[in-house]
Amino acid sequence: MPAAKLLLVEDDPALSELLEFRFENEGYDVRATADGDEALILAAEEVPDLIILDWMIEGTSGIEVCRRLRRDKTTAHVPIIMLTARENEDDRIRGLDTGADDYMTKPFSPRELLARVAAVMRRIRPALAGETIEVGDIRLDPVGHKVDRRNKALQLGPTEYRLLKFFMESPGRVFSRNQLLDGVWGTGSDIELRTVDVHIRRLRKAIEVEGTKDPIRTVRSAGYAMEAV
Amino acid sequence: MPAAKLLLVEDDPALSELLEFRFENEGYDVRATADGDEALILAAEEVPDLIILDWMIEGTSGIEVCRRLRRDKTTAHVPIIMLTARENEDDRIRGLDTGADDYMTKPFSPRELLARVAAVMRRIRPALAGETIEVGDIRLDPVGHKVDRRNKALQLGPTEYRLLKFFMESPGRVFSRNQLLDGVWGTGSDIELRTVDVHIRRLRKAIEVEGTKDPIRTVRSAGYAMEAV
DNA sequence: GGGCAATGTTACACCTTCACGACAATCATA
DNA sequence: TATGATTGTCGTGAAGGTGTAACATTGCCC
Repeated sequence: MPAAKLLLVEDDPALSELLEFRFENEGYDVRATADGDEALILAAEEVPDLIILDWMIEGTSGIEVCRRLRRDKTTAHVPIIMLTARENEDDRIRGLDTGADDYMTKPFSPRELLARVAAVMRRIRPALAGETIEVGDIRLDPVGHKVDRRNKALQLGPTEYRLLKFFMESPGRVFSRNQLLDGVWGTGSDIELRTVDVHIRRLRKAIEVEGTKDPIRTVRSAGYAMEAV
Repeated sequence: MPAAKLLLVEDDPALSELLEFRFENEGYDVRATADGDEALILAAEEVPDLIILDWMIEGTSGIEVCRRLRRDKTTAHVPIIMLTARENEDDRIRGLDTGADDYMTKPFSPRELLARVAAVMRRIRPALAGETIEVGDIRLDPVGHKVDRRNKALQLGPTEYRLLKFFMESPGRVFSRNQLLDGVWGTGSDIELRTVDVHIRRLRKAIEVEGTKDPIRTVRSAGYAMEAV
């Protein structure tokens, strides 16, 4: 099960360890580093779902890390929560200017940080927050890996499940085959474009229930989308 | 039910007594002391489930107590809520850096402290020590380390027991093999992923009772989950 | 309707994942 | 120390999932 990936950039070992523990306890997949340059490398290696970034860190400064993350296309969209020391208002202003989504001033309660992270997750990708998604008459429970339609349990293979989940996270949106390959199979997968068609077909068959319509729309020469039926 | 154990470290006798009363009233098992060194001894004697720690106490200072608790392996994981005087922001910074989980500034309402303690308890121990858990027809008594199904006592090995308990604390939830290793074997255990399969099989066999269905669901390429059958 | 490109469908060989049995090492206990 | 229970690892085979090509069908533009 793909847990939400967090990148924690904090150079106080005690705080870093505490937060890492708390977040892992909540089911997040956490990577931590104290160094700005290493943070950029980690973010490039495996794009996280959210970044928690301390402003005062060794190596490249927080503000610079933030700027570079925003410049790189693969990480430009990743939400950033920054941690600023005390009431340094200048930092906050520059931080938000640079592209941070939210900030917390030290000292903060870990509980509050957890809450904000959860809020961001719900906003960005509901499934990552463990919430069941509903599109039309189809319901997907990411925690239990279960899908049902009209209260009838569906049986999906792993790829079919991932594909359906990907669609349900952005209902109505059209995805090209390349976008689907990136999102479902992972960036850098070396797979024939047409293979997507086959999995679409398999998914369609798997979510077929007596008396329902096919929720997957083919958009000719563009890709596929899922509609609320 | 064997109550959750609280350690209260507070040197204002009036406040200490008030809190002790309130918490005992809520069913907690409270130990109180006004002295930092004694707190460390008490914590070592019997590891509490949560520590409420005033920052300004006699003997060893709050910050030092916190640090030592975190250093000792047996108490490193115990959540700490610290009580600080309103004005002293530096303390809060150092406190959270040192490893406290949460803080409350004096004066605070006892009701709010109770709420936070309850929240921490729910997070740390979903099946609070003593509460027998029931999932479907399986009943687990954590005090007596006993498990039965349809009133028939089951015989489990230690690992099978921990694994079952882990599942029963979050019924329906799918866990990856890595999550199971972390949760059941402990973080940093150096064990083959596939070993989990074997223990799943042993657990399945151990909880097999004539005329019942297997409550453990295999989720291909994701992990395992336990269902209420 | 003809021609063309895009998509639907099927079949199949290949690969991954999991259940199961066996076994040696370790631990607990008498 | 001896005995039995427990534990971690490996190999094997079966079940199921995956990617690809080949062929059928559909939609579109003229």
